[in-house]
Amino acid sequence: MSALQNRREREIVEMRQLIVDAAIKLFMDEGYEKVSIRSIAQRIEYAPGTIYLYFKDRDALFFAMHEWAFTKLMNVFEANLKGIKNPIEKLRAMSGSYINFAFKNPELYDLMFILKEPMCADENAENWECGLRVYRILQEIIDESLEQQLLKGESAPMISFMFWSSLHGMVSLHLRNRLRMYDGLDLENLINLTAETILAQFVIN
Amino acid sequence: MSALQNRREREIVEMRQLIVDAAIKLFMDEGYEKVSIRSIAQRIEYAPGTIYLYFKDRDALFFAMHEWAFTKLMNVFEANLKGIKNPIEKLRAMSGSYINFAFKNPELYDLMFILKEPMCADENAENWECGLRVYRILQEIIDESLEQQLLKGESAPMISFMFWSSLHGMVSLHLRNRLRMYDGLDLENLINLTAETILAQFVIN
DNA sequence: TGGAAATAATAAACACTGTTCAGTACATTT
DNA sequence: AAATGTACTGAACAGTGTTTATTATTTCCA
Repeated sequence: MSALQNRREREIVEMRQLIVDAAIKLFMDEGYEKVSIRSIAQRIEYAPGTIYLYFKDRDALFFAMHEWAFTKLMNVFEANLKGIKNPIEKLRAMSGSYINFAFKNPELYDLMFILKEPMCADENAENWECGLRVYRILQEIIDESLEQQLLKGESAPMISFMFWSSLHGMVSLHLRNRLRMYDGLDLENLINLTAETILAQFVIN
Repeated sequence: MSALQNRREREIVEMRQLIVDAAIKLFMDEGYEKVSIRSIAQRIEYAPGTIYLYFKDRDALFFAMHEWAFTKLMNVFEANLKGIKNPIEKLRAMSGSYINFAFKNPELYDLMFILKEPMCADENAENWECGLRVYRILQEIIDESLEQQLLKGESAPMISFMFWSSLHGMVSLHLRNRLRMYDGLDLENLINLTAETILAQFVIN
């Protein structure tokens, strides 16, 4: 490979990152509706067509944004789980981090778990490594808990699914404004308490 | 009120229903993306602008569609809970119906619990009676269960929240294609089993 | 019953959207 | 210096939600 090809390859990565960064900034600052190819292009001072030289379509760009968001959640987990030995405590820390992340970054949560766009990028039908990496952390903690007989149940995949789905259910109903019957309550607190209530039923004392 | 005003009032209701029916048919047959003001207008053979004489905007129309979907779910519940006396059995029947409804009518589920549009219709900020009605059924069953000491816990609202969120979490992750790690599995079955696993932990034998 | 007032419906326009593609202008190579 | 290759552009296409002046119809009242 020539030096030029090498440099060009770097430039492509940089350009893709420039686009993704601009899109995420727009997304977090102004919201989903304001993220258009034209608004992104304007922000990075390129013509709209240029974006299509680096991403197949809008969905592929959203997939890249969604990958970026996953690494951010990953960092939060790593920071908050560091040093915790007891797997049940790890589970608690993970729940709290997950819920807090969703409340602090509702748009990113949307991108990762609710929006259709990222999962329509067919070029990435296989490449869902980012989501799997986060999932694997959860499953390993559940595995550990089962091995040490700290948790009821047998199937680690099912228990992982259960905990994750519960958290996602509560968070996403809130983000989509479907919890009006709990208006006036501190929802982040309610969600944390409810998560703890579920966990408590599965913990072996 | 004059006879004309009376008739006109009926006509408005009928026209609104005509629009909502066309929109839902389009939505269920061709999917979310194909539901545009113009495509609805074409289906009912009116000009696009006419729709705005009956709905403030697109979101208000989606709210009406979302109300229609709720009455449909309501009917399913009434049919499937009829005759069941034991509140725990009622809970089981409700879970199964909810999950089955979501798998049979993914678009309607989207409308009711995932899409942003219906909850942006500010004219209906108060009017969320349809959602509340379904929620009340769940809460009454939980109340009953607690009174008869068939279920652990104290707070009926929290337990209702927990069960509902768990179901929604599992269903919506599936509908949004976020469960690729469970590819190959029968997801409706997995969700039913998981729901049963959660319930089992809270039932007092 | 005929003319005036009211109003339901329309078509066109506005400002957007994602996406494509012929053409330009610049960088690299020979 | 001329020829090649290509990153980028910007206009165009087909669509979107929404508004509004105009038309066509219906209702009302003299």
